[in-house]
Amino acid sequence: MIKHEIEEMVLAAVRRAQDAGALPAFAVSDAVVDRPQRPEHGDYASSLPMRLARTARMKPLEIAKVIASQMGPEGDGVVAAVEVAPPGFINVRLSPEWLTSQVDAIGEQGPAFGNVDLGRGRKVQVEFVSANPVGPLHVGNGRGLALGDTLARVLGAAGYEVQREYLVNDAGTQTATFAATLYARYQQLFGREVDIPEGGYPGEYMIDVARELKERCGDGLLRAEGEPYPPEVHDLGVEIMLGVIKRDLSAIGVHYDDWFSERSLYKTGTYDKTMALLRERGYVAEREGAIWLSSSALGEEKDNVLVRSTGAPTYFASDIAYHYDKFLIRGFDSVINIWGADHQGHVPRMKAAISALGVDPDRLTIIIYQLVTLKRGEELVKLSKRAGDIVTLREVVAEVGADAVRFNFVSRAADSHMDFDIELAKRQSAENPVYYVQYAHARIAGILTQAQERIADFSAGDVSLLTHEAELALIRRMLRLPELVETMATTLEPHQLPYYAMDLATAFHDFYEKCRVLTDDEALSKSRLKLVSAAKLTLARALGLMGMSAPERM
RNA sequence: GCGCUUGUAGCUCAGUGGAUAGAGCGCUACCCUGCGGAGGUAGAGGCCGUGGGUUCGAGUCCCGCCAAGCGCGCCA
Repeated sequence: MIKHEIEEMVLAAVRRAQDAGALPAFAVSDAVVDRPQRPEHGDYASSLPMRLARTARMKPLEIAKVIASQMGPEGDGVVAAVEVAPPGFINVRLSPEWLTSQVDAIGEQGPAFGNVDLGRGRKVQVEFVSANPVGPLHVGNGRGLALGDTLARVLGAAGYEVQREYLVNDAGTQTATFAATLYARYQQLFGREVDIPEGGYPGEYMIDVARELKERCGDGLLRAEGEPYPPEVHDLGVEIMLGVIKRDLSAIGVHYDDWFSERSLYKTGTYDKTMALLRERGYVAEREGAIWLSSSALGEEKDNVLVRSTGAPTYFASDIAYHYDKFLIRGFDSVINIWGADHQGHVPRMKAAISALGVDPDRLTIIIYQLVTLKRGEELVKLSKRAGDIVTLREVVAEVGADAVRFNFVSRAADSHMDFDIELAKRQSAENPVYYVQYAHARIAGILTQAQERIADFSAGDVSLLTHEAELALIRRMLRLPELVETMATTLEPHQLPYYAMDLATAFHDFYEKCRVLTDDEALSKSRLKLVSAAKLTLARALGLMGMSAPERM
């Protein structure tokens, strides 16, 4: 990657300067290279001299001059100029020849352009959303979906072996309440006068689930009035609900590699093994009739209950067993859990539990995203399955479109407290920036289709004919993609991707206005066809990393 | 009360300690005999919540204050 090459050049220049006695001897590990905001400052800039000023006891500008003098263009054809600017920047400008040669390089990489080898095949799991199977996905889940799926795609591009997982909470009290509600609705379908249980799920969708249950089983699940529901109500209900969730997921284009049943932890003995390990390592204590994890021995404020005095394990115990499975059975090198901010309190004790298992807690990363505040115009919409007022993800996707929903959610940093105005989203669906990016892709597709009639084969196009400033600007923009993938995979923050896609589309539209691709000049046409093909690839890749379509026509 | 997160343009939000703080939407004025106008050009609009501190340099780091969201269960 060119950025790393520049960094190496700066560091090598520092070492040469030190060998020559022009700089005092000290270790430098970071060249502090970034992309300047203004084009007149070059393609890359290092602010290292300012950082060295104190230790070197020299003026930053002097240091910059010394370093720059050691890294002048050496005929490698990559760097056109190295300039020094006050108060102590080293600005590096890439040569047009090298830039244009990258058009061919991108073309050769094809759909793999943008990939980097940061992960080296390490196994990483991304678990996200994992909403309890007690209702359809709501709009808020969309944020976790967009974040998790995009992150998984980015990590894949960064060379990790990625698995997307959905944990199905089918063992807790929530699905039990769900089943009780479902049984009430089911009985109502047979004319029985039964109330929705206290704390149940009054949403209308439960009637649909009950109808499906009736279709499948007829009256076979009815028990005498007042008797508890048979276990099939729970299991079939969860199954039906999962079907609904999978339908919602496919509407927004998210596919999981694995659906992990919480209940399986108890069937396969993983839960027992986990408790045995915790006991063996001395982190389990019994008191007040319950079994506790000695979290306070691991720096936590207090201990946490693993098994209630009733004998039933807590969600926390389940979750520890679940992570035992992830790390000690399935052997993921690292695990990323994406949780809503309402789970933030759970983070420290989960980390402590990982330590208690003897697993390095750094192998577990928990990303907390702030909850979405839903609005209809000025009016706040309260999301609550219990209250029955839910705005489903599915209905918003149907109104606004999956690509626009994804683009909107991905572009927000996980920490931002975002407002999602349903009215605004609907109104802006036609003016969404996503179409700006897709339009650029479709425009190129149009040009390529038209070119086929005249210039079927442009593989011999000479990229050195690309000398217009707009052409070079477009190439520069394309070259940022691998850098961005690397950054996103390191910080685990994919929200820059939509902004990059916008910038890339802008660079293309600007080129399109200033340079005509298909002209009487066949040689130039061929080289520009190469350029727009590369731009099309890059746009498609950026869109693809966000799980969005790259349409040939719109 | 304690903890986590946030406060940047009218709205929704970007902004890896660096050079003159940006985008989309909205608003104003322009640009179609041209490969797709879902496009382009120009403009208005900012004490970056607030008060201190660290630094050669702070929207960015630290502390106080104000405000908002979330969390502090033998719920999940």
